[in-house]
This record gives sequence, structure tokens and C-alpha cells, in this order.
Amino acid sequence: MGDKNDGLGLSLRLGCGQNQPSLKLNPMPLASPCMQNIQQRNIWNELFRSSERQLDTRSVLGGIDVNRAPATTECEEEGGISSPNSADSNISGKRNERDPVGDETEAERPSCSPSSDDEDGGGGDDDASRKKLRLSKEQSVVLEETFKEHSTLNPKQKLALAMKLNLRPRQVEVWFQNRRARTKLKRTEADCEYLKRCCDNLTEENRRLQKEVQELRALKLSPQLNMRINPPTTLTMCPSCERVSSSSSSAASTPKHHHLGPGRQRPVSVSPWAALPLPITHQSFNDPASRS
DNA sequence: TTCTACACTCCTGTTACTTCA
DNA sequence: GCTGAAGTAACAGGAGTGTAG
Repeated sequence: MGDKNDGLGLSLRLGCGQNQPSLKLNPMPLASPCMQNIQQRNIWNELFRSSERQLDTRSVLGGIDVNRAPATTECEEEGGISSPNSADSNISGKRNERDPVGDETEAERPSCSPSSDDEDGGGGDDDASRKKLRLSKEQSVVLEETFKEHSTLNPKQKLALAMKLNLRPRQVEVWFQNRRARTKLKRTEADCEYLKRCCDNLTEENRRLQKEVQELRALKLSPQLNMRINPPTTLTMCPSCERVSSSSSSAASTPKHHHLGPGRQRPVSVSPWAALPLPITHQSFNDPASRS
């Protein structure tokens, strides 16, 4: 479903199909080929490059934070973006102290949000870190729409989105990770369903072929029936591959490996082969002349 | 040029919390 | 009100990658 943007990442590492699983049995409609990905990525990066300057001017949102104090974001950006060394190397490479992934809340809060009076009623600073906060509907909608455009974010984009939504960058990052995981899970389930159907079809086909083989064997072992259906003079069988062919009329339909040339076909009754004392090779069966 | 350390991102699995029937 | 299932935010650890020294 929402996976149409797989490989539409914004960082250079995300080339075409980077995140594609090896199993691509149920290819979802690819929204954009590689060139389109690149174009969109460029547009997006350009967009955020311009917004980056705005960020540098610190046009801080005056909105009310839903979950966390906006000061958190602001402080984080001071630590991360405003550094002259790291600001533009967002694609890869060393950056400043990034937002500490695991300990962000602990690392930030003492320095950035001393108030610590969150409206989530967490009671304390530390236990609020694991406090689960439901994203608002508006936030979810924006995140979803952003995800539809690109399933990954570079640090600038993450930061801009976090500011826009009054979330911490870490929250945005986690949301995108979980969203990718959900997308992949659904795709895996869809692939699984597809494989199941394939398996069912193959089982059915196999059953049908087995039945056909049994019928042919029965045909082979019952001369009377065989006679009734196909006179021995018109039915030939290769002892090696046990293929039966009515070779009386069309030589062209006879496979090459049946070795009997059009003019030299030796009509053989099917049933007698089993009674032959020695295994008959292709060579002997094939061309009596070659034996001499 | 190669090696190593570091920073970073992503993926995957898990945990903890919320919501709902 | 209690409970279990489902959904999901948050975390932890490992793998892969790029850069600097």
C-alpha cells in the first residue's frame, strides 16, 4: 500500500530498490522509477535547503506543543544544526553530536527543558521518557502524507518536520522507522498470500499431472484398451523417456529425441517394452542402422 | 593506499503503553 | 470495572556506510 516510495529515499544511500526485499513476487505498483526518484529527491532537497536557511534564522514556531516542550527542539537544533561543521553534511559523514538516539530525553531535558512540567502528567522527568504519547490526528496526517512522498528523511527534513509538528526529531525518526516496519510487514503478508496461492495452484497442477500419468500408465499396461484407443502400429513410445506419440501421420510432431526418423519409425506396441529383457538405450532403440 | 575509529542511519525485535470490544 | 487483543510509540542492538585522521 504505502510502499510505493520504497527506494524513494532522500539520502544518497537510498538508490533504486535499496530497500526492496529479495523476494519481489508481488510487486506493488511502483510509483516512480529511478529517474523520477532522483528528480523528486532533488526537488525535495532543494526545498529543504531553502527551508534550512529559514531554520537558521530561527523562526521558531509559536505553536503549542502537544507532547513536549518546543524548547526541546530548539535546543536540540542548536546542538546539531547550527554547528558550522555539520550543518550541510546531512547526507552522510560526520555530524555534530546528533540527537542522542536512545538518551535523547535524558540528555536534553536537564539542559533544555528545565521546567519539566509536561501536560502528559508524567509525574517526573525520568519516567516520562517511556511515557507513551499518542500523536494527534493532525500530526499523524502530516506524517502520513510526508511518508507517502518519501519513506525516509534526512536530518534536515526530520528537523523541519519535527518543528512543523511540534515534535522532537527523535519522535519523527521513530515514527518513520515504525511506519517502514509496518509497510514491510504488510508487504510480507501480501507476498505470503501470493505464495500460498501459487502453492495451491501448483498443487492442483501436480495432482492433475499425476492423474494424467496414471492414466497413461494404465493405457500402457492394458493392451486391449490400448488397441481400442490406438492401434499399435500408430503408437510409438520411447523407452527412455516413456513418451507416447502417435507417429503414423506427422513426422514433424515427433520430438527429435525420439530418434526415429520419419521414414524409419518403427511402430511399436507400448506394452511389450516392459517385457524386454535388457534395458533399451536410446541408441539401440533409436537407430538400428547405427548399431552396425 | 589502506586501516581504524567514529558518527550516523536503518532494520529488526522487543517492550510498554493505549484503546477498544 | 476487568480483561485480553490489537495497535503503536519508544527503545535496544546489530549491520552497513561514509568520513576523518
